[in-house]
Amino acid sequence: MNHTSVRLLDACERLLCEVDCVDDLTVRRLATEAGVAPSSVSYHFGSQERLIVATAERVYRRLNQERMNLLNRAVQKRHPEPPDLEDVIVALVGPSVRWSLEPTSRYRVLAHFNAMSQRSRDPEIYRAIIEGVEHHKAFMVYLRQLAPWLDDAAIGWRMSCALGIRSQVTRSRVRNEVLTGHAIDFSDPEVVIARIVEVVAPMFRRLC
Amino acid sequence: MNHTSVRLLDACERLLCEVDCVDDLTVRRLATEAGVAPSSVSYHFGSQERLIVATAERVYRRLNQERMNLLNRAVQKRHPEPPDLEDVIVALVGPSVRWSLEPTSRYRVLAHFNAMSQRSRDPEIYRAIIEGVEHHKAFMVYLRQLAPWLDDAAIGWRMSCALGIRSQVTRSRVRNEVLTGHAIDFSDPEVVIARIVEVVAPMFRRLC
DNA sequence: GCCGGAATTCGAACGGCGTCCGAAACCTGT
DNA sequence: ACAGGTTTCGGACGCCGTTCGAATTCCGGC
Repeated sequence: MNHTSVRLLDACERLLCEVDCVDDLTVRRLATEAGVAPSSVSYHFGSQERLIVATAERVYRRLNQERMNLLNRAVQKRHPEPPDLEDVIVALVGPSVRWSLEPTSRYRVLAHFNAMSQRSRDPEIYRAIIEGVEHHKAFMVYLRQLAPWLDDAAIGWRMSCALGIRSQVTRSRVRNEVLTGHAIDFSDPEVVIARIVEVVAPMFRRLC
Repeated sequence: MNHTSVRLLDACERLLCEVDCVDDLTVRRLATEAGVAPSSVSYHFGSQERLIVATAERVYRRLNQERMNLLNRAVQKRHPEPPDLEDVIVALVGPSVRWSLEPTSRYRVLAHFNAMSQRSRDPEIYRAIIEGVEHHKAFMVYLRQLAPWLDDAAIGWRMSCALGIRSQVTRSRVRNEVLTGHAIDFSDPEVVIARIVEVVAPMFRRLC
């Protein structure tokens, strides 16, 4: 990978964390930060948008790595028994929640990426990442063990629900605070994660 | 309200449903569609962004009206007993789900609005709508009756979760289809609503 | 060690964007 | 009929992402 490409990726990652609005990330500002010419963005990545996607992809890899580490640790803890349901849910939603509340994390890159993917002229650019659910399959294996009375569709649906709830806390913090009358501390990741487990875990428990 | 303002709101609502990306809605195209000068947008609304917000506000009023109608009907059905939990959940999430899957609805206006609110230079413009939860209070009254063992924070938190799940199906349909192995028909609103009720209703039922 | 073609870098230029601004047109109360 | 405020208009401005041709750098084969 080219020297200039790396400089651009690094500059893009840094700037995406600084700006409030992705429109404030102009190709000229990017070029200045990276110490290269503005046209280098188009030359190396095709467009500014693709550079941002490539940047987000790099960050996603780290986030998913953290998820997999937590999942593997949960599995080893109980092996050869199935892992604890709570640990699996924490591995799935925990990293996003913690990163989103950690000011020095690179989560803002992913937040901007998500916002962009929803209003792009060319959604194809985002498909690979948005629809990339390979590493979710690892979670499905264990969730199926834990709730064998659910079929695959029901497991996948409940995972979608868990991710939707996760998105709700990472995206709409103020709104959640208003709805709960400020009685829940949404700035504390462990509180939020515990609350998510509280509603998600029963989805995988047998009805009675 | 001014003649030109109304023409702009109508044109904006129409165009927002047509375009795939909100950047395709230019002030010049808007002006042409409305039959007025481009500068009218700034004159009457302050900026193009504020015009879109005003347009979305109008559509939101209709959506929330539909929600309230469904809620009132559910309440009258059982009055003076509390309404059915399922009916309350359907009133809360049903209209969004149905609109998002109905091609001739104005839901795309709200989809674009949500995408914009997440990447704006000036989030203040959106606060009134995003944080406007007054009509949610009406739902809380009945949910509290149905689950008196939950405190207000727990009720609000579960409503947030329900709305998060709702957003997941209106925003990430393809992703959900992949996660569930295409075994759930996410194009049928009644199927989706039933699935949401299936996971949300237990949140308000007593543990056992 | 150098030479020629490919890869890279650069700055200028282009078309399109949202907004601003001064002049014209249009109302409306006297 | 006219004066004053409101509305409408089109042109101008600054900024945007991208394109393009020229200049520079790189590198394998002689």
